[in-house]
Amino acid sequence: MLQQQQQQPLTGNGPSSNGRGLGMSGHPGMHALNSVHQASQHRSDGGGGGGGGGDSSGLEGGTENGHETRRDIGDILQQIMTITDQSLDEAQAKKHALNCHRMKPALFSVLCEIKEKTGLSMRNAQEDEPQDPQLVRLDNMLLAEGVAGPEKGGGAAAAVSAATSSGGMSPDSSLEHSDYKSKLSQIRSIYHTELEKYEQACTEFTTHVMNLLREQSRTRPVTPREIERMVAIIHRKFSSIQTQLKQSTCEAVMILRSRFLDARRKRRNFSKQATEVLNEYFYSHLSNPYPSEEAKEELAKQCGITVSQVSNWFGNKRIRYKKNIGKFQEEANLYAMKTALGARQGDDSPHTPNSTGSGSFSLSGSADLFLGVPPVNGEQSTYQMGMQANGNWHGRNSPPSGASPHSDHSDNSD
DNA sequence: GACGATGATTAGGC
DNA sequence: GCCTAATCATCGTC
Repeated sequence: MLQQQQQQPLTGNGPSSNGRGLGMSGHPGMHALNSVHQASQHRSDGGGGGGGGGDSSGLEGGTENGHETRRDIGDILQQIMTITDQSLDEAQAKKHALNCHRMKPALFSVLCEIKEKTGLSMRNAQEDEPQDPQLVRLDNMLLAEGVAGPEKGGGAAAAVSAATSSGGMSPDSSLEHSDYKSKLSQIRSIYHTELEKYEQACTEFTTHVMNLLREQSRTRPVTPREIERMVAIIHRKFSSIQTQLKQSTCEAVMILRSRFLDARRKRRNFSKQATEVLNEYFYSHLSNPYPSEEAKEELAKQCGITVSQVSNWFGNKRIRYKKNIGKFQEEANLYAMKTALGARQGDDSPHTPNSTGSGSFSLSGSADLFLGVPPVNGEQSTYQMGMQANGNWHGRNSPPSGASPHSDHSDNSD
């Protein structure tokens, strides 16, 4: 591509040996060339002339006639066009002569102008493209994940907090957090190293090309705008490579994240003590096992789990209890006796949630527990189990949100 | 590995 | 937003 452009000014107008250089009068640029001639005349008049080779002697007169002028320009163009057909030494000498020609700057600027008008203007419209939306998305994601931008643990912290707030995080999963963070840090490190490499390579290559173009600008028209355009092309190419890097990084982060979230999904049984606390509350409020928000918080605190885990537990417990009351009978008895014993001793069980300060709930009354004591004959009464015959819990056809356990006790009295 | 227990998730109802 | 019910997925025991 570069080569093509390098050759374009010399060969683009047709074979240099067929004399078409003179035929350029039909070319739109010839009007410009004529004006150049006039400009050069102006300059030579003011500059005192002289210094020109024999070729330019005819121009000294300046105002004599346009015919001679045209022939002079034609000669120069002819020389330029045939320069490639000559031997290296000849061409070198001719090049030097042309470079020293007093019309060279004017001719050069006109060639630049022609090139600008014919070539670049057509391409510019296509090149002004907006920023790639995909790249924007990737950038945003990398920023959100804490891979790009300043390192402050954003992504990792976000993922961890998201996981924690959803209620699945146990204290011993901190190992997973650090693992996640260290892996994310690795990804970040690799990403930045590669990005730096790309940027360095891009800068080096851009500098190289710019130097090359500047060098060539002595022998062919290379406008600053063309150099800019070339730099933009290089940047676009490198940008596409960077996009690939960003895409790969995003994929790596997504995989890491999904693994982390999968790990979070892993079920861990609650501690024995936690289950005891939850069961005690459940069986002591068997007529209305719907802990209020405060009660849930208190239970969560005591069990070392989250409120949503408490909710899940009670949800599961209610369903499973209702589905198979017989199976839970023994468990109910156990907790009934346990709590009844504690109540009789007037002493709070170590596992019993108390109501100190928060006023959340109390197990001082064991009325519900006795509802759970099975009949001697082994049959069970849904009423006794705290449930109505229709399968709903006693006094709770439609569970109100935020029902207080305290109100349970008023229900229990019946 | 089979199986029951159990915590988490999801859909649908209110 | 909380609930039930069904289901999934894992744990623990045999």
